[in-house]
Amino acid sequence: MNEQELVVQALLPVLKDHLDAAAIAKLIEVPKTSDLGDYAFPTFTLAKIFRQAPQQIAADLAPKINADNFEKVQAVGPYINFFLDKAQFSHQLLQTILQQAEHYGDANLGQQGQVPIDMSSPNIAKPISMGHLRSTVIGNSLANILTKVGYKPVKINHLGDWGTQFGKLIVGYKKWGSEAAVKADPITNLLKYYVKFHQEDQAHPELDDEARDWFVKLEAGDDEAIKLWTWFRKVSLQEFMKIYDMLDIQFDSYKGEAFYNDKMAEVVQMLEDKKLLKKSQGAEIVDLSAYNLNPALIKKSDGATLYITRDLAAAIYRKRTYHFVQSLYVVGNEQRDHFKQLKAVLKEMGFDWADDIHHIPFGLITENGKKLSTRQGRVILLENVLNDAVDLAHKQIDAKNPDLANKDQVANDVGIGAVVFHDLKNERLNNFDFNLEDVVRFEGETGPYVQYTNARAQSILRKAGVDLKQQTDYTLADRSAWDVLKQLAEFPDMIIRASKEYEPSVIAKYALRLAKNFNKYYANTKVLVADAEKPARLAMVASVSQVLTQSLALLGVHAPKEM
RNA sequence: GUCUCGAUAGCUCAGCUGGAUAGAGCAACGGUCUUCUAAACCGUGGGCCGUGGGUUCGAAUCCCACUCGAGGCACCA
Repeated sequence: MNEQELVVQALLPVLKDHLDAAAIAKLIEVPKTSDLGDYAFPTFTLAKIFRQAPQQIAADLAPKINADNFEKVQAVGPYINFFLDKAQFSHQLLQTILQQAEHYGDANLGQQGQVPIDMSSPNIAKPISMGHLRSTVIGNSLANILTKVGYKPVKINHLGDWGTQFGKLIVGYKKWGSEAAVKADPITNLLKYYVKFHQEDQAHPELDDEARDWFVKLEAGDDEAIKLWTWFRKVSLQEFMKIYDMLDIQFDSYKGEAFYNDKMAEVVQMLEDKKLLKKSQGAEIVDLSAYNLNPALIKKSDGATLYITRDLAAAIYRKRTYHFVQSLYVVGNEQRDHFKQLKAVLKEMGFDWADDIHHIPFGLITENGKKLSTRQGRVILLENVLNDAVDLAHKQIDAKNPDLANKDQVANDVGIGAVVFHDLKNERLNNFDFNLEDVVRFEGETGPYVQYTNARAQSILRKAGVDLKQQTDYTLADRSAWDVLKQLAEFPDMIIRASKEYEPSVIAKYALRLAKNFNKYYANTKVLVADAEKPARLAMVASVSQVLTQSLALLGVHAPKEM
């Protein structure tokens, strides 16, 4: 029986004439601070029935409640506060966590259903920016969280490896580039050509015609065009892999836009068969006015297909391939309408699984309040940010723990952990203005703070020299440990909530709160003192480390044992 | 113009399904390393929760209007 149920059962006998168990459960709340108890029952709603002041009702009812299962039951103002039995609670909780270890908090909401996650998806020949980082780390964390609750995620890197920009790129390369330069530093130089193209085409509009011609050649399978495209794609992907390795993120599929080139004709045919296509201003559209949306542009007036056509093909391909129970797209909030359109067209096509498609939007990263633009060369390169963070972590280690073993590994874990955690700690939809100092901060509400807390816990366990598995009694009635214990018990609920809201920040916030409570605890309480509760204290330290490590892992952040 | 998202301390943000004095971190100031790593802990100051209405016993939280900011609004993705 969970703790809240105990409270309901205690209240039921004195309230059964007025409220049933479900109604009582709905009213129960958790007080802000634990000196007001662990659960509280507000008496406001009873005021009308009893025609008495809520304070009076609370004072009258409290003594009538059977408090056997509690430390105490007490009326405070208009509330009846319940205090849990700390000894019993701590014993059960710590035993559970130590037994279940990394499986503590597992759930089976997903029943092994597959969930493709469209994430990261950088564009070939362009650098991975801070914006891609968001999609990448949010997608990766959601994959971890969904796995924890019983789904089978499929991480798909839907590479931007097709489109008119390749025409521009080929023109730029042929005019200003060289094989040697691309080989030496592929992305930097390819980006240079692309940016230069957009500068030059202001004054020389004929460049746009050349670019269009090259893209037409590419689509037609022209040897030179294909050769260049294949080469650009290969060297770009190699560069991307460096970053994914740094982040320790792996994908299950790299099927990008080009993969769907030969799958769009079928989609167009299906739309025609279902009589959904209409001519409008020379283009083929699906009218979505019934959904209060702009029409979906399936074919341009020149006959070429568009973004949404490709995404329709991809959605259908994923349904056929993975038989998904949900299909997620971790893509910026500015594409909200696009995904509404995508779902609407699929609905019109008669696919009821359109409802299982979820756009997971996230806020924009700006610099000085302005949107970044690759075309203008205004980008924040993720690789630089990660390298800066790792360098800074190195300096910290040299200053604070110069004798540490595995310095390089720890510097990586900490530096990259800081960047990833910073991205995940706030609600997805918040915009954030990029500020390097903020991103690589190691103090306060940061990833390294959580990592450090865990390292300290590990340090205590190393020095304890006790085998926790030999132990049977985990009773810890110490008041100062109470907030930590209660919070450890919340972990499973946090995972469920994060999975339902597709919100990694729930886990990040939880980890910060747990770290803070634990820091406070061990700053004031000596763990390694030989007394009756020492084994239980160590069990709690081990549990905290277990849960912090798990939380960080769900976010895709490593937890070094020393730092 | 229209739709979406947002507005809480100097800055960055929490505040779960409305409930007990609105909380953190950073920044500022002041304490704590012969004792489990000071990437930590403790303390001080700082807020008509954008504005105006409404619903409710009770609103930062729900509803309406307005102001301001960001983003989207068919032949880019």
